[in-house]
Amino acid sequence: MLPNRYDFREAEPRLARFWEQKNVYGYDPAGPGQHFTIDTPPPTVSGQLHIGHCYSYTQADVIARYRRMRGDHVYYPMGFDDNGLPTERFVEKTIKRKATEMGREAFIAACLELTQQTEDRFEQLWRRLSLSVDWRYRYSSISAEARRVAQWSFIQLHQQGLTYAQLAPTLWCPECQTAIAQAEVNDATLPTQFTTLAFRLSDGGTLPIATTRPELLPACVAIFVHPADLRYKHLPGKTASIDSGAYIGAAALTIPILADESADPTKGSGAVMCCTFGDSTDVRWWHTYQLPLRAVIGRDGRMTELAGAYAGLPVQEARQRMLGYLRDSGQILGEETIEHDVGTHERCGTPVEYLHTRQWFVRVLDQKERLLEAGRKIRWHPEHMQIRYEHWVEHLQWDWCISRQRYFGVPFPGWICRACGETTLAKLEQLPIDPQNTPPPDSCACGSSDFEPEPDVMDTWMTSSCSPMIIGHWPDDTNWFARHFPANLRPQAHDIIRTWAFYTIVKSLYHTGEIPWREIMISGHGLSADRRKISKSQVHREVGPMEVIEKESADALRYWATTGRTGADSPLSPELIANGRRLVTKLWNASRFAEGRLGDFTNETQPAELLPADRWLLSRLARTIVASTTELERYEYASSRAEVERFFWSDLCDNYLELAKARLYGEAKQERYAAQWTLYQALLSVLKMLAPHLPYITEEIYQGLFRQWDGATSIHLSEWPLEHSEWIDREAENIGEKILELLRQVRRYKAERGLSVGAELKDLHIRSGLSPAQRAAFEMAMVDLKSATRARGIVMAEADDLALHGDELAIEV
RNA sequence: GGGCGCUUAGCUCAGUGGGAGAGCGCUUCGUUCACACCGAAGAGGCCACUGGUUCGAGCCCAGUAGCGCCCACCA
Repeated sequence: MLPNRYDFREAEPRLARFWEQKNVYGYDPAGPGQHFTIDTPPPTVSGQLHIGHCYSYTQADVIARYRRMRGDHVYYPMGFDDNGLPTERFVEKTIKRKATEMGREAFIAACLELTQQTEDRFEQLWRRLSLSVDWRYRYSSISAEARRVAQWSFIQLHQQGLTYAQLAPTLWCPECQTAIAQAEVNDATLPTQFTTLAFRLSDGGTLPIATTRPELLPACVAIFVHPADLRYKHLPGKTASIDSGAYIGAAALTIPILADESADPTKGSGAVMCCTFGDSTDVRWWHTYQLPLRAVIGRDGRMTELAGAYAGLPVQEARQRMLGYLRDSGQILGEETIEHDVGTHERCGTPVEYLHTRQWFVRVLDQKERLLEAGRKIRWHPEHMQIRYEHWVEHLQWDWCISRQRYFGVPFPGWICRACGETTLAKLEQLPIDPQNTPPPDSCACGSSDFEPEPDVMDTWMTSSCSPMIIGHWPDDTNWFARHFPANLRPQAHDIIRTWAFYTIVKSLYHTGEIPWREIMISGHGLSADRRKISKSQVHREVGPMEVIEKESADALRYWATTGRTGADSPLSPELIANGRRLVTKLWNASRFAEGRLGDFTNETQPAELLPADRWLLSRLARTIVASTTELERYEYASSRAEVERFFWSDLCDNYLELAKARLYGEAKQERYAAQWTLYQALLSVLKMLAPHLPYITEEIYQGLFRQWDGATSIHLSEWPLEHSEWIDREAENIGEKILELLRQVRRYKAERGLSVGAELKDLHIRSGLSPAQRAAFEMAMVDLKSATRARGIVMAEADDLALHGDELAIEV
């Protein structure tokens, strides 16, 4: 017996245990038929999971559950991305100690311990939210298996000539003190001092040059003007100088003036400093014109010895001191404050620099066409998200920098020969290894065996971009790999198209020549109620997902998470969560009613004769099943659910149950059975179609009521409703519409008189323009019409026979 | 500067060529034996703006404006 009230606080944890015990989400690799592999996003272990995570992960889970009910063997593993900068910063913050203070080994040990604990908590939340993951396949990007894959990937790429180490200007975060990739740079608009400096020309004239980075003066190696700029046509080939107060033993530095098309006459004064390095144009000029290197900023973001008097100062302070000197020495022509876009490190917000360092790169710039083509072979949902990928690839300017001067990451599996500088790589059998404590397998090709281990670790994306290969057990289990690669689906959010999606496509293409997944479903962000990204919102940082689940139920939270258009952002909405709870309650109550009326139901065969209301509801149901299924096939989970909700709330509850109530309570066995059977089909189908969204309430009702007839261990292993095109019946829908119209008129009549909906009516006269066949159908529906209208008698009146007496009601249909 | 998305009822949003919709909120009514976490009846929109295509446009095309996101060599 279903109890009067559904207590989610008791039921949800109980059902979660039930699923675990029955291994409901267990993946059977040997199962017959179709398999469906989901390349799950491993969440970054860098703090707590928030509501935004629940938003996108629920969306993927709906698809996983749907595929499972369609009969697929769903391989739905879960990973955690638990190395790299974000994790390091998280650990440093939690244990309140800096990696640099602790030493490499102690810090790594602390990372391993804390990430393990955190991941266990993550898993608990995911289970409570009811992600239908098979947890036996949980992986972590710092695990031995993942390190082995990442290192082997690097070695393979290196052998194919797709990686290279290079001493060159690279994007650098002075706060994190590591190289970073182009994808990790975000723009930030900051107020900046925009200063016009007075350079002295050798003929005694003045050359104005505007800059936002006066502290780079000691690194100024050239001045550029546009070759067609009439103001400066005479200058290329000459020199200019300025006294920055920085140089030891010299009053000023003499700088050559060059001409280049990239100098924009409309910006600043039209003449521009080229410093090593202020921006990527500087880097390009430096390459093109073979300019000298004057590195005035060190790895720690402080000025180097080359900055003379400013050595040791942080960039900002050096800038102020420099400006002070320039003002005092009368070398400033103008100053203003402008809003200025600056590239910053996405992890810490620090403005990035370009530092000349040795880094490893993966080639992407010379492979753009292949990468674009791969993107086009993948089906993107929604489609327009593919454009973001295309633009990112088209606009790439740097090869992928994969080395990081950090601690907690996958080490480069190699050793640098001290004699010749070449790198010797490890062998597959050795992996994973840490070259710090393992010697190289052979001596160097040059004959030397004097090595130093590669000092760096890899960008964490170098590992996570292997996720389809990690879950595909590459390279060791070729059988498994063949069956799980490419994956069917990659679900992920739109902010990491340029990183995770892009890098995964790179890896897949380079290693296998194939796309990593056939389809990609891009989710939006769950935003805080103030429409900000939750990770950045103060308001919702305190509202943890577990808190919401305990207060509102996991089903209700999932309801909110799957309400928007695929790919759209949605602010956290108490109203939608409340709607979810209302739906849960309504499902419960409707099912309790059904339980009471299905006492003698047998589910044996379709009744010989269905009444008009039955045929109408079944036709509506069949259309709802088609619509709901079609929407899910195109990954529009929200409109899929909206179809079902509309059918359930309006057609089934508000209308059909009212019509069929008398029969369901009545004695006439055949009529009752027809209604029971219809109700059974409709409610069971509704529950199944809502099961991917609301796994708890639907399971509770299934176990308590429907399992006795439907027979699956769990609703989540039951069969998705069949499309039943034979139920679609236009004529039945027409009759149904007429019946509903009549019902509406009766309801309005009662509402206008303040009568209760259940108030009895004496006689109901219906005047109709019905065909004989429709009239016959109406006659058949009399029992239901009386039930819903509470009319004692219903008369099908002739055209002009509408005289009324007392509370008789005449209605035209 | 470029791209993408959005702009529909007070709020949140669905609606890709023919009837302008849902939920919440609002008004009025109704304790009917599944459900007051309910039901019924209502009020409320020149579908951002301007042109165009079409027999017909919220929907297609061109442009304008505002908002959001992404990207850009950020002197």
